[in-house]
Amino acid sequence: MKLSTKGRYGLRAMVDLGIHSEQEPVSISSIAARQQISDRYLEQLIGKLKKAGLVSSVRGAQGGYQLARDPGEISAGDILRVLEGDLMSVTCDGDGDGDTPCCEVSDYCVTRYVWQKVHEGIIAAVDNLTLAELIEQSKGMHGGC
Amino acid sequence: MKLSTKGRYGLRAMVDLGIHSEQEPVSISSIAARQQISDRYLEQLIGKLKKAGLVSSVRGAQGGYQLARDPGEISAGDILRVLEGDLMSVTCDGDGDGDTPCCEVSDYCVTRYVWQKVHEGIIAAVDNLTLAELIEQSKGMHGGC
DNA sequence: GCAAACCCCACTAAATTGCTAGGATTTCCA
DNA sequence: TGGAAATCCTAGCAATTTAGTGGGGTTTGC
Repeated sequence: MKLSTKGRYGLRAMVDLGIHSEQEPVSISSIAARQQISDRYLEQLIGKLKKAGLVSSVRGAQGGYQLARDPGEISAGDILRVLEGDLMSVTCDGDGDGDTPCCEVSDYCVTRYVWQKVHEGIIAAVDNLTLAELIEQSKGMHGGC
Repeated sequence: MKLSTKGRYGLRAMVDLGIHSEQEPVSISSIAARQQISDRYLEQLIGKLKKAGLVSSVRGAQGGYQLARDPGEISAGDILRVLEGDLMSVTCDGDGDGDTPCCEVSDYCVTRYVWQKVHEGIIAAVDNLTLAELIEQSKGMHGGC
C-alpha cells in the first residue's frame, strides 16, 4: 500500500509543467532533466495525462506540453487517479464476475465497510488539494525540505 | 493503490476470531473454512498478526488462536499496518540511503506534501475504526450486503 | 530537408502477490 | 505411550505489476 513512481513522477511533472509552461510548451526531455526521471518512461506517463485531458500537446519542433486547464481546476486526485488507477476502489472479496452476488460468504462485508472509510479519507485528502496549491508549495521551498 | 488479499483476509480473520474465540481458541482450519480462504496462506497472515501481538496462540491439539486484546483496543489500522506494511509511508524520491539529503532535486517535495495529506486521511479513517465496531457491523448483517 | 519534438507499441528484468509444499514441534487425549 | 491435532518455520513458484528500455513512426518549425 504505497505510492508507485507513476504517481510520484506524475505529480512532479505536473508541478513542473505548471511552473514552466505558462509561456510556451515544455518538452519531455526538459522536464525529465529537471526532475531526473527517465524521459522514455515519463513520456508514457504524460501520454496518459494527455489522454485524460489534463495536459495538451503541441507536435513538431519547439513543441511540447502544457496544462490543459488552470492549475486551480486540477486536483492531486485527478492526477493520481489517471496514473495509479482507482484510488482504493471498494471491492468485495466476491470474484466480481457478476454471476455470484457480492456477499455470499459470511461476514466479509467488513472489508467493504473498512474500505469505504479509507476511500472517503483518501478522496477528501487528494480532491481538495489543487495543483495550484502544490505549485505554490513548491515555489516556496528553494532547495530546503 | 489497492488493498491486497493480505489486508482483506486479515480483517475477516480478525472479525472471525472476535466472534468465535471468546470461549476457546479457534484453529486456522476452522477460520479458513468459514471464510473460504486457503488455510496455508491464512496461517502465514495470522503468524504475522501473532508476532505483532494482536493475537495469541495455544499450541498442540485443541489449540488455536484468540485475540490478544479486547476488540475495542484493536483498530483496523493496527491490522492493516501489520499485513500491508506502512499505510502510505511518506517517502521522498531520494534514494533514502541516508547519504544524500532528502530533497536535492528541485521541487519534488510536493510528493511528500501530497502524501502527508493522504496519510493523514487514511490514518484518521482506519485508526478510529475498532475491531469491536467491525464485529458489530458483521453481526448486524446476516447474509445481506 | 532535417532536426526537434510528439506518438505508439512491444519487450524485459526485477519485485510483489497469492499462494503451495514439506516439514518440525508441541500438546491433548484415548 | 502413541497418535492426531494443532501451531510454527522456511522455501519455492506461477502470475501479475512495476519501472523502465528500444525501435520505430509522424508532425512541424526553421
